[in-house]
Amino acid sequence: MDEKGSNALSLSEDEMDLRRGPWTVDEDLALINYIATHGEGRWNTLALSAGLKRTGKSCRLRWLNYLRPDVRRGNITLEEQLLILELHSRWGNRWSKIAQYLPGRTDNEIKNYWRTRVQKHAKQLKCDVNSKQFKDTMRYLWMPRLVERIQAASAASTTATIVANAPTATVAATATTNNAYTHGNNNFEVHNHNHKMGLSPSEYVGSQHVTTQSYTPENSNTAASSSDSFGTQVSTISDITDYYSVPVSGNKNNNCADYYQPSQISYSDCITSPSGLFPHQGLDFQAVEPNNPWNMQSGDSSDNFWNVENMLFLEQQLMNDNM
DNA sequence: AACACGTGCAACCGCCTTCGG
DNA sequence: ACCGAAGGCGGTTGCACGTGT
Repeated sequence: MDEKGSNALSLSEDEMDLRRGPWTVDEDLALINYIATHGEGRWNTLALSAGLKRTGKSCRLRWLNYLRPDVRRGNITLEEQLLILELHSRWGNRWSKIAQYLPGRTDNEIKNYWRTRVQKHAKQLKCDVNSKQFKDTMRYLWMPRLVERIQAASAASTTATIVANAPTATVAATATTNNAYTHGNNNFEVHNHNHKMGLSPSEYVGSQHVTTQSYTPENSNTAASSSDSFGTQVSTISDITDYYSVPVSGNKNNNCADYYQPSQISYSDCITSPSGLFPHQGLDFQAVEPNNPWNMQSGDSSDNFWNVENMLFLEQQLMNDNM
């Protein structure tokens, strides 16, 4: 029901004195308390019953995007960035669908991320975000570099863990409360070479070591069950890791031999989340690499790096296209 | 210190789909 | 089958905040 429809109660918004704009703490509490008692659904009725002078739609949005206990806040991680890029390349602006694969992230958040970060880079590169050049840049440069960064951070965290656990240091000691996850002896393995991109959201969810955050009922079971079987789970990110390669010297000509394959690791083995996939390690990519040039939240210095390399890549792209 | 500008994000808008009578 | 209510979704806007000058 749109805003007009929500006036069902046949009163105009003025007559109902409906509020707009930012929510107050009292409104938030009223909504939270009401839903805690009565559950979600029937948003217009809910708004009235809860004594909120808001449209049902507004209540729904506030709840889903902000108040829901499993909403994850904070920066989009490298893994999430990679996943967003990958899923967007497949589905376009299907934000809600993409959001299904990022537990705790809302479609609104992902949409905002895309518009503010990704489109910004496209703009800086003076190309359309939907252009072949930009897509290729993402595909052959940006995403592989994200993969590299993730791997690097993973390796760094593993090293840190080894040091922390010395002298008994078996790397497998990283498996704490989370799961049976191990790196072996730093010999990263690709658990799954099938480029299986048709995973269900639950499989995606299950492929991530999310253990410290709240869950929606529909994903909590999956997450819980998968956390014990990490190594055998289909590793979505590893699929992506496996899938993307980095062009050597920025030369792309669709010949696999010209691409360097990143060291093959299980993506799920290195995936993390801001809310603490490796809480015992306190790993935070942005903390580990504050100047990470591929960290799109890291400011102008990253933009410079990004621009130089991508401009070269784009030029190469254009040259190839003209041949 | 004051202003301008850019950025990020919460919230809104309007269209489309689904549901139920 | 039809119709209105409700929900869902993608696009857009407006504002708070940070940064640069």
